[in-house]
Amino acid sequence: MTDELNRASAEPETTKPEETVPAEADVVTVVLDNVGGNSAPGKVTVESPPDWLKPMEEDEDDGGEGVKSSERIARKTMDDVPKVKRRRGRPPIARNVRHGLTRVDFKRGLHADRPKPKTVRSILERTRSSVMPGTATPVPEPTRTPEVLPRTTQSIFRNLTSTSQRPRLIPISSGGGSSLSRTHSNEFHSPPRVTRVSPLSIDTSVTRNFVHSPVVKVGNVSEQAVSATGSGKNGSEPPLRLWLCPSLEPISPTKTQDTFSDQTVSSPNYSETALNGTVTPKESLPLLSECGSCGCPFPAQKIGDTMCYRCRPKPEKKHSPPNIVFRKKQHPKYKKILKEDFVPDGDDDEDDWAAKKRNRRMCRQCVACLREDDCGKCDFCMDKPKFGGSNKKRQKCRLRQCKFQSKLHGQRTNGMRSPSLPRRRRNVKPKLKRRGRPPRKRKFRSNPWEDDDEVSDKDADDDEDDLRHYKMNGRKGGKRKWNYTFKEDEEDMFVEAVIDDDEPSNTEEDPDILGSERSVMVSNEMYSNTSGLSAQGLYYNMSGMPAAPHVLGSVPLCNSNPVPTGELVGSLPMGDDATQNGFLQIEMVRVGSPLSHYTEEPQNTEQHMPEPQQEPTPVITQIFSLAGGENDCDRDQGLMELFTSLGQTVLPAHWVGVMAKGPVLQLLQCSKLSTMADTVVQIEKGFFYQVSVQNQPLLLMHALYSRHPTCLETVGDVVSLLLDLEGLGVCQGYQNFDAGSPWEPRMSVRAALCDLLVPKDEEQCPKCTQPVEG
DNA sequence: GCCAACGTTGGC
DNA sequence: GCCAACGTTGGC
Repeated sequence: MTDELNRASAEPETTKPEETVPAEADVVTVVLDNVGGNSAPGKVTVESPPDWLKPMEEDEDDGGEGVKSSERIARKTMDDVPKVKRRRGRPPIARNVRHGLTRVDFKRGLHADRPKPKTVRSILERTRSSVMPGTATPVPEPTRTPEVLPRTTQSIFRNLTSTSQRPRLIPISSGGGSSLSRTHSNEFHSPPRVTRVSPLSIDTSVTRNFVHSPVVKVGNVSEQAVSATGSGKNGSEPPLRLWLCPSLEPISPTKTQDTFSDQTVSSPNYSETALNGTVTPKESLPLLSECGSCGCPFPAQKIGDTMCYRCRPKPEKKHSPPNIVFRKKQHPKYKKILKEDFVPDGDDDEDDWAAKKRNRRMCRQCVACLREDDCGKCDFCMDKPKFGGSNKKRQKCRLRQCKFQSKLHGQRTNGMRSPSLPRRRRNVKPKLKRRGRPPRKRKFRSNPWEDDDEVSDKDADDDEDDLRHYKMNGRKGGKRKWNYTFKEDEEDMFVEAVIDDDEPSNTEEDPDILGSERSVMVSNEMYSNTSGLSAQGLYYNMSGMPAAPHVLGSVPLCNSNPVPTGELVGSLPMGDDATQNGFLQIEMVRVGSPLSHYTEEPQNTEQHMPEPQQEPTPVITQIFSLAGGENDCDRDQGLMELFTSLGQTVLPAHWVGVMAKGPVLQLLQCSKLSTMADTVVQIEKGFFYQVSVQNQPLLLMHALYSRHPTCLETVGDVVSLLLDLEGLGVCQGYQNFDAGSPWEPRMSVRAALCDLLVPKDEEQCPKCTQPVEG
């Protein structure tokens, strides 16, 4: 980079290829040489150079006169130093930068490293000898010296000032025009102004070119400039610069010019600096017209674009949005910011980019990012050679995947979780790796659950978790994403529905978050009952949950019993969503077999997995829709009141009241252990009620009805009915031997008029005891 | 759209 | 040269 920078800086100056080439150190030396020796330059300079040099030369002259190299050097170095900072194009590698800086002895104003100077000198000498040996050009170069320095941005600024000086010089030089090359170089001096940007290099000639160069050049500018400078400093170079500069300037110039009155301000600065920094900016404007070293007064900026170039450059940067170049420069700023997080710096955009790229997947703050060690258990770890893997996946340990930035997380939480566990992909080629547990549960898969792919462990790592979490993700109506998590406790299994607004992974993954989220937990037992429910939504009362006020009445419905068995656990903060609709919508929640399915998941914690009790019957399968509809036209005042009352009452164990569309107040036995597990009491408008068992209506002729009022208008009536039900059981029907093959399971059948419910001590109703065939 | 596989790159 | 792991690609 340093080289590039140097080159870049040099470029503007490049008009004098060789001369410009010299780095600061070179410049210094050159200056000395010039001062001390070449009268020729002096001659030249006298006319053109003087103008040129005035700003710069003044110093130089001083140095020359004083001939105190140290002083000169110091001055130059001063100039140089600033220049050093300028960054253009791509910043040199940090190393280079360092070197550049290290080279400079700020105290003395000298470069520790002389290597370049030597080269520079040689170059300069060459140029002198070959081109205009004595020409003042060498002096201007000192200005160039800044080029060397460009390393730091600050230097850039300084350079700017210096550049301002240069500009003047340039014009003069051009006037001197002993050699075109010089003029260019002089022009380059103007670049000094430009120093920040390449534009400085631009000269009048440049201005001419402006038009075309802009876009293309922009891209090329920095780079080419570098190359150019590096390569040679021949007449060819000037064009490059011009070319380059134009690109930069063109935009600004034209644009800036118009607007520039403002910009002129900036330009003034240059002029000022040029003048020695003494000139006031605005005053400088007029002065600046002189700056036109290009030949035009600085004010000309407005008028004369030529002048403007110099001046323009700065303004352009500001104004010209279009130019990429500007952006580049600015990038550094951004870089800095970014770098804070990432890499120190000293690098170019590219470096930054690389760094960014590299860090794209890490927030560096989350637990995962902070984790240093691989778990050695996840699939990615297993894939690693160090863990005996084949290195096909080549991914970071699951536990180290950033929770926020990682693709894995981002993709789908599912991915995350499952990942750790090999995908259940069915036919996935069994990779050796999978120590994990083979996917079993397929059988269950037959269930609707199957589709829900996403099952995953919450955090595989957490061995702590006693609970196993199985999650499912689902999207509802495109709105919110619900994540269903099955938690298995030693005793209970729960289904947790989490509303995932959009935070894909986060919620899922962070248990904490989950905790905070509004969630509804329901024991699977609860579901067992639901079989009787119609598929439609239900307004479900969960104990502990404040029922949606509007719907339910502001009374928190409780099942009364603080959940004896814990069937329902409503940990529902009724947050936003819930509140909005008044109810949580739980849709398509099916419980039962799923547990088994998910058992797979527990990746690492497998051992923990207590065999999920296989339930003879798929426990759950229901669709609960807490709410949904807000208003419910369906709502019936009386039912609602009853519903509310029920919520405040202690119902027989595990009975829960639910409001469903219809409106229908449903009473469910949530305990699968209850003989009434499959029984549902539905109370409709007018409090007429009906009992259904396993989705079949209890015939009105059933004795149960006779024992209770036709309408269940009060809580007492309801409770009475429920208690009565608790004394009953479901008729087991009779075995149908008709069916054929011996190996087929014998199916129980009910008589057409089966009572469905029979006293607990009886297995069958009379009708099933003596079934009437046909 | 997801995922396995792998080329590639930065860091050491 | 090795390792880690990011980003991309093709298959499904």
